Amino acid sequence: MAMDKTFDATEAEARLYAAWEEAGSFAAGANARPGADTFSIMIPPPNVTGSLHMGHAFNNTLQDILTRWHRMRGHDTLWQPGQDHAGIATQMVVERELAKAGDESRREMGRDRFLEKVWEWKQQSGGTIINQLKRLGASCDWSRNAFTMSGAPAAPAGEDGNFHDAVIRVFVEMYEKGLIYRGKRLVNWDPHFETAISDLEVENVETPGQMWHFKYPLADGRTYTYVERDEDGAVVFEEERDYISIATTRPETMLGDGAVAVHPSDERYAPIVGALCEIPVGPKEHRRLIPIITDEYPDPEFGSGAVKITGAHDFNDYAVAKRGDIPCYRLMDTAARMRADGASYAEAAELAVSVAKGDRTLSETEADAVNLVPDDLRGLDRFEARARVVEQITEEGLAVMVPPTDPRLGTGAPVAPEEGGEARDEQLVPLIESKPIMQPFGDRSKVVIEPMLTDQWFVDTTQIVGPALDAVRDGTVEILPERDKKVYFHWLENIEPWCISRQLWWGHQIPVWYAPNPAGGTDWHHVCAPTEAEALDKLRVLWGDDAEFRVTADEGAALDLFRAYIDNWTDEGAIRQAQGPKTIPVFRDPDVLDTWFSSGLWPIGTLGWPEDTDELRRYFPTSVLITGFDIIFFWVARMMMMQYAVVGERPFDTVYVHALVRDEKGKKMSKSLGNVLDPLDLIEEYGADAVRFTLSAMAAMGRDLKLSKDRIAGYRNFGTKLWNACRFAEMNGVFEGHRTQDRPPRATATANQWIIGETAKVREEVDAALGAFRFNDAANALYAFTWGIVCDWYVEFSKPLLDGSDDAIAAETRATMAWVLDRCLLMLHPFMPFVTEELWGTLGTRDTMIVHGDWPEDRADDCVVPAAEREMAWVIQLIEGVRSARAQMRVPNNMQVPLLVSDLDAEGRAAWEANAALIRRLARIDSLTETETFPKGTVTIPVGSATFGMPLDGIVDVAAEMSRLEKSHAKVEKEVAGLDKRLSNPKFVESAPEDVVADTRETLAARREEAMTLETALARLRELG
RNA sequence: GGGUGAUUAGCUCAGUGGUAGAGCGCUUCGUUCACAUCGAAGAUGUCAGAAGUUCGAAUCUUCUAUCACCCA
Repeated sequence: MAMDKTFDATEAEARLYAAWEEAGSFAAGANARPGADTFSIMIPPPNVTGSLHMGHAFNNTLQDILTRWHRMRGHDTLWQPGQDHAGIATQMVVERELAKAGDESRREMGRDRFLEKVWEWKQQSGGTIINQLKRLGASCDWSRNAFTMSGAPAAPAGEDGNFHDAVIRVFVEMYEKGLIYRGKRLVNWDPHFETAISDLEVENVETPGQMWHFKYPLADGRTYTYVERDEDGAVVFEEERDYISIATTRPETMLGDGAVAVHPSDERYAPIVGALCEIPVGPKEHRRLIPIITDEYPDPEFGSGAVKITGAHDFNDYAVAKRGDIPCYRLMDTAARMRADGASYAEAAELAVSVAKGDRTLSETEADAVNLVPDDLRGLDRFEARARVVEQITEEGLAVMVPPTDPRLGTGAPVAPEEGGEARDEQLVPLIESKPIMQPFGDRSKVVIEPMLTDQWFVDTTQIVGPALDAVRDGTVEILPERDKKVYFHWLENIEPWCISRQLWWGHQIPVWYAPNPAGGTDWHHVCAPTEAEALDKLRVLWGDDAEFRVTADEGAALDLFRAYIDNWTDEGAIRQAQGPKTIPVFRDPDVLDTWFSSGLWPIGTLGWPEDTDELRRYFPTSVLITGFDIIFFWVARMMMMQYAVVGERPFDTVYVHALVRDEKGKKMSKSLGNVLDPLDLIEEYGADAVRFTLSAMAAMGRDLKLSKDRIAGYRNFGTKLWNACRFAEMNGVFEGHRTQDRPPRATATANQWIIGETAKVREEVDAALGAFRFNDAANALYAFTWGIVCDWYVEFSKPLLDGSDDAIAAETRATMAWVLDRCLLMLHPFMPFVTEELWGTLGTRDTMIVHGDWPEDRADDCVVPAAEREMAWVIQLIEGVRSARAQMRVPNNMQVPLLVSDLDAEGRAAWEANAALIRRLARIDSLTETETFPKGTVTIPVGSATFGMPLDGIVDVAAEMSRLEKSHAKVEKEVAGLDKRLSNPKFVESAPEDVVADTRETLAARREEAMTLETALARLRELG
């Protein structure tokens, strides 16, 4: 049956993938030889809400190439797939679905029912990306598909697994080792989702903003002389001031200021350091006073050089506040509205002032309880509050005023009279600079992130960072490319505590239970345990065996229960003496763990830890992690820390960090730009093989790749080329009765010997490239070999051999071609799994599918025949010379021409004789005649020491031939001159390596010979001309 | 502001010290029996600029310019 002219990817891909799955081809250990090395690779788990984008396609193509390559080599291979539960994203998706369906909201239905809905959604839609990865050809062991929420308490049937237990166990163990603690720290707070989020989930975007300048009056009517000096110390400005000037982009946070800071070296403010100043907002009678302090943080060059310090709402300020022991006053609630809780502003302000004056101190909790939002601003949205604050300050005359022509006012400012503007009254306006500011946005919610002081759980990363750093420093773990090590080190060397709690419902609930403290006090006592029963046991130790606990839904319910019989629960005596049944309320921490905390356990969790499974012993530590640069610290570094902290072992040997896929203009693909290329669309249009090959051919280490459809089409054509080479072979009976051969056939024909050697050479090249993660080198080597050598030359060479009269040679050529094409298919399989599998199955008799084919091990040393290599190089040079001359002399394509030759040496003669048939066919030569002298109108073609000539008298244009030869001659002469110059430099001969010198000499000799031939030819033409 | 990287053919990019390559595009020619998703031939470069190290620099060093990304 004749093959089609092209490969029908659409039809074949699903069929072939199904066949692989049916046969269990991707199962862990499939195709492994006894005692083989193991190779394991963990998929970076895509979000369960995710769908395949170009980054996934790239990342997984690379993983699949390595996986298929190792599997074919007979290694015990595992590619472990799975998804992570993506707390915030999934919760968002499900909430949106509920809203769309007109269902109750999350809060209305409550935690348990909402989680049921999430699981329902997961079971219905959570497999999207799996099917998309299959479209790409990913050869994961899907039977082992993992999920970071598997085995969670509410998980429905079919969602069992070890992950929940693993996560909880790690939390408890780390807690018990003192690696996890609860504390109040500044975190990125998403006011829309009302949860802490990680740095990764924050996008800093430059947005047009404004900077207001306000006066903070000095307390008690104090004044000082404000002096500005130029570089030489000369006074350029001097005035008496009763205030300090502050610039801010967020006036609403002034309400929570704890101090004003200036740089210790800033002489302008030296006279007032230590003094108190007034926050110029809030009711006049309760103005708060705050101290002026020094800190290294303020930049004297920026703004006025003085910075207001709002520890509870800014990361830099928080650090200053910590250093200077400045209280942090939280101003907003979880939705970023101005707080409306607690005592009146009058009381709060009074308290704050006594703190500022040093009359009393506040604990963190006490400070947090103080609500310094003036009564009229309470409950307002933060942006509304901003407007009101600005308005109030300006009304009071405490905004810094400037002439309307001040350049800082921006483009809207009128032109000064001296610059051609109209003269006007000396009316001053508030200084409001318009300038771009970097603002943090939630990547999911798109609202402005608020730094917020909240109670959270933290991993004390400084305690576990050591081994993670050492492993990369000493080479136990390799990070490629080299430069990404710097990113890794930089982040880990400056590591911050890791906030692992999230105020979400979808996730692993923190295994901590709270109960009143029998010793009294305002804070709950907490215990950490894997289960509620064990937590209660621990509480029983504290409360006595007879204590009766009741686990309540939340903190509120616990308080209600407790207050029902104890008025003052912070008083130890009251607790101890309580009458009646001692029902102790207990509630579980409502928060869940950061998704990254569970993904941090991915390498061991997917292999069944904490059980001591066979897979864990076989595949851990894993071989390679392939991931994007954007999560080096968020995921790679955390896996390193956690694997060492939990099992004391590296998670992987090598981390290969790949770059970003961009659009053809180099822009990051983003939905808002509309430049997204959907890999599934591309697979539809060009086939998965073309998409994969494009990505691998462009995967130069550490470089972003700009993807264009033209490029993909080019590689689709490559698949067609391969297909048609096989089609040609098939039509010539090459695969009739063919069985896969391990060893190359014994070849006598030079062309056959040559191609066998070339095949072995490319095999070594591909293995070396893949071993070094140089995917582009491997792909390009295979492309150049398959198209440029096999199709362009070998297939052409084979034609006269197959058609010839020598049956033995024809048979040998068929065997060689079958072997070579098999090699192409095998080596291309990791890159283009579908078309190679299809061809493999179509041609010849096979013991296994190519997915389990034996990866070639041919060695160039065994296969290359140097004489054949030289001979074919000579043949190719001759053919190209003739073709080039013909084209330039405009010899009609279908015209057979005679060929003359002089100075043919023995080797050349042998080469001609052995390959006459194919030279004649490919160069369209009808005869070869040896001669001493070329007749008039002969075109000259130098090949080695011989000079070939095409007598084209009457056809040839002498002038054209002259210019053709002159051009070649000039080029050769230029080369000769360069080489000669080099060789005549004694220092070159002394210092360059021997082989380089020898090579140079050889090249020079050859070029000289060629130049002479050309000179002779030119001289002859001149005589005739 | 700090860090990292880039700048090579018209475009997109390879190229870790030995005198520059690929794909696409472009020009010319070609439907004969694998393939027009093809074949043959061809043109195109001060390797961003300057200085240095070296027998020799696209490659190493320094500076400059421009761009990109990450972090503040």
